[in-house]
Amino acid sequence: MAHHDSLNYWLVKQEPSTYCWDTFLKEGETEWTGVRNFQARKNLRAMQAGEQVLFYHSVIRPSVMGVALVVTSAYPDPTATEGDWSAVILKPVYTLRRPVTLAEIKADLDLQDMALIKQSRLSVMSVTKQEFSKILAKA
DNA sequence: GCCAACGTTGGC
DNA sequence: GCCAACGTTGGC
Repeated sequence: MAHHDSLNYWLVKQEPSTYCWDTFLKEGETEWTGVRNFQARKNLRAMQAGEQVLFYHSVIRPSVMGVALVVTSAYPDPTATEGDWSAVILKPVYTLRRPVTLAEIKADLDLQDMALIKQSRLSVMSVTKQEFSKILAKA
């Protein structure tokens, strides 16, 4: 029976030297593979097609770069040679007018509860609708 | 480049 | 099951 699940919002983190926003834009779609952390996996597995994702660059000028969309919910990660890991397919939707830096996020009282700040090593995290909107508004 | 925080591994 | 050692992530 169809019912109305509320949409979730997400943030995925990537080092730009590994896979940057511009490459993602050029490719138009990517398999989000290589997650090897249980909490991040749990979040990946909760993603539903059509949900929005903030794409964040870590390490080099840490900032939110753009918005992506979940194309395909979790399936077995084809890059995993052992263990039970998952991947999703993401596609870029748009580039922020300007990147929103971690420093700005840290300075915003409304964004203090974000896992981005509290759990700096988590690479796939849930974001509230309010946090998502606030970050977009900053761009 | 350094280092703190965190997650994982392995000895006991 | 505990905890020390180690490896990795990511901010600065």
